[in-house]
Amino acid sequence: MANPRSRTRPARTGSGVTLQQVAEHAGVSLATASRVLHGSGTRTVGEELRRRVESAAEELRYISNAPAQALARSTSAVVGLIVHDVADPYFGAIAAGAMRAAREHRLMVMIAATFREPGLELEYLRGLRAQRARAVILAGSGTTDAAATARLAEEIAGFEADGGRVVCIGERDPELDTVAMANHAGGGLAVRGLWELGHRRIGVVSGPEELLTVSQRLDGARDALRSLGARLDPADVRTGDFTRAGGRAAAVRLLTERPDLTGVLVLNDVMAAGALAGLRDDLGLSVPDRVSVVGFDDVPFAADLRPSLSTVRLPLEAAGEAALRLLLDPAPDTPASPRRIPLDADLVLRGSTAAPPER
Amino acid sequence: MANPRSRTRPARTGSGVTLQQVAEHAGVSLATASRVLHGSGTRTVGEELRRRVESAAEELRYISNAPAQALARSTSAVVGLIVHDVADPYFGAIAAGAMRAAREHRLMVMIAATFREPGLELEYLRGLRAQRARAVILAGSGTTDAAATARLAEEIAGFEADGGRVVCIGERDPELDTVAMANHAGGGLAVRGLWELGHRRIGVVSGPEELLTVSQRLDGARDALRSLGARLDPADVRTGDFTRAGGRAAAVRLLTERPDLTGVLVLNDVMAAGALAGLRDDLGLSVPDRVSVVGFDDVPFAADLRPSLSTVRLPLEAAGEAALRLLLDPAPDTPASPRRIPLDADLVLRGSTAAPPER
DNA sequence: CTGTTAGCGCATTCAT
DNA sequence: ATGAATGCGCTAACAG
Repeated sequence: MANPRSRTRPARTGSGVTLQQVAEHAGVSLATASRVLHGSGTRTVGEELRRRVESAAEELRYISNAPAQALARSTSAVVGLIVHDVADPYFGAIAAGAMRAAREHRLMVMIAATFREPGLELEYLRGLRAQRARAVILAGSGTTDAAATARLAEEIAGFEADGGRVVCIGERDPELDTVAMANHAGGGLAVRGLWELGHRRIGVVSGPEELLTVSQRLDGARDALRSLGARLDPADVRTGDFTRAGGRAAAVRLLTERPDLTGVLVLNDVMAAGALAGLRDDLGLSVPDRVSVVGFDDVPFAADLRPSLSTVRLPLEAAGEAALRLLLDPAPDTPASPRRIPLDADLVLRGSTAAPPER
Repeated sequence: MANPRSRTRPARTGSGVTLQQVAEHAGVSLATASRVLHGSGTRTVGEELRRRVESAAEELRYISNAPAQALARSTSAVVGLIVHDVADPYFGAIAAGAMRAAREHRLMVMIAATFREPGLELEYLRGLRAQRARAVILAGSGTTDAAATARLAEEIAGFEADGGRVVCIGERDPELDTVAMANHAGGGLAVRGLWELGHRRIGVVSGPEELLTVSQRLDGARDALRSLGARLDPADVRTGDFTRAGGRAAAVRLLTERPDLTGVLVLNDVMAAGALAGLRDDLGLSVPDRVSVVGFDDVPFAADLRPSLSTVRLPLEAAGEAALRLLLDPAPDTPASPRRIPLDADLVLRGSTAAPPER
């Protein structure tokens, strides 16, 4: 594995060395060198030449030129991953899963963060098209903005027409391959969990209404409540940004204006962390004695909050992996029906939930 | 598969449209089309032609071919970012900062996670070289493994010889441009903070010894103690993985074997979260009444732990931004001295620290 | 099994 | 200001 430091010779650094040079150095043709170094499958090169090429490449410190390869074979080894925010643990987990799978397939991942700026998703998708990414994972939630959605759909169609593959994490467009997160079911699980603990006055701290993820989770909660013979009063729902600060503010408003609530479902864990802080520090309400709180996602730090956060667990890393696998799997030669990988949600009850206070 | 020319009609979708086609559609030469669409600086194209090319591109839904451009101009618009783990909030924050800056410069970010597997860093650096990334940010900590370090240095040298730029986040190699994190100083700040609160028996929950980041932080703590007239007994230090579980196990061992300790410095927040859990759940030791705990990094969830975590704050996002800026800044035509951007650390005292218990 | 040849899509001199 | 001609490094037929 060590390298024979036989320096002081012609060939300088591994710099700008081309396949052509490797071929010459090995005394073979360009084609042969290409076959042994990048040969796809058919290893039809004699033992002797193969060896010569390999050592020549090693000696010259040859490094293949991916852009050139991409140009020649019109397909690259890079996949794109578009998220809202890498610093958000939800996306961090998804990215980790996708990257782990990417590594197995020796793919490079080009990542783009929209920082929740609408329009940036489209821009990055174009950028990824320009890079000739082989596929793209749309990890962020879809939107109810029809115009934006239409433009994005058009861009996606173009990308697919070019042979690019696209998969979404979370329902977004029924036409697209998607790794379906149990958002609706999860919302229901949370509500039922609270209900079973005895809660009858349940409220929701929601995220931006235009996010599909949000509306799915909210609908799940609403439907569950209805099936339980109750209903979700719009006044028992408060909206905030999908951030810690947003969760804190919304939770404080909710409990201030609807003090009879005993159970609160917060639509994601990051917001829940803020909600816990707000209830405790701003309102002095004890969780879970006075109010029970259920989060959503089960990000890594959820169990470390105090009280530890009861939450709806989503298999985030698995989602990332599944998405990447979907990207590579059986070629879509069967453009028949878009594929869909449904992932389950579980309710994890921890310290932030308990029976409602006596009254 | 793909059929060149002899297309019956002007290509339909935005698919496979080439600059050549745009040029023809606009009735100009390839060169002119290139100048208006990708023209770097010199905008020497007549108003009329410019307009024609632009609308042709728009009409045909032209999307430039980055690999082809990279090949032709032998430089790309992608920068690489190598981290240990994207799901770790420390790297998440750095990545967010880098990506924000990348966006400003219209750069695409290719990200790679080594998942702390030694050797993978080298492999990914090669991959990034193959992609002809314009620059690479090495965000993970360096190692004391001399062999690995040497091989990496060689690879870096090759990359730079090819015109690639490299910057490290955290000291690693004095020859390289680096965004210096105040690891040593931070370790000192933490110890002094504890000392000032009255602690005289201070221990450390450390990370893998081979990580430079770890040894720097540890040295900082050790030096501060010494300057305070005390010393860090090796027996007061326990090592664990740079993970929550690692922190928990190490903290439990430390306090079990050294029960007289009243203050503990945990070398990163993720480990600290585990330490807090271990002290509380495994040993039943109250923080901060019985033991004070100080973490390192100040990741987003640090303030949400209970007790909220006192920690050494590092400007993570700023580091990511600084690294990316360093990559682009004044060309290194002055290979004189590698540049170094020092970033400060602050001690943030929260709920996990207090005066030591009376005795 | 190995060498020849013709592009892939675009940036760039070099003329005009 | 604009066009024609070259070549970037590599893959993929297509011969031998």
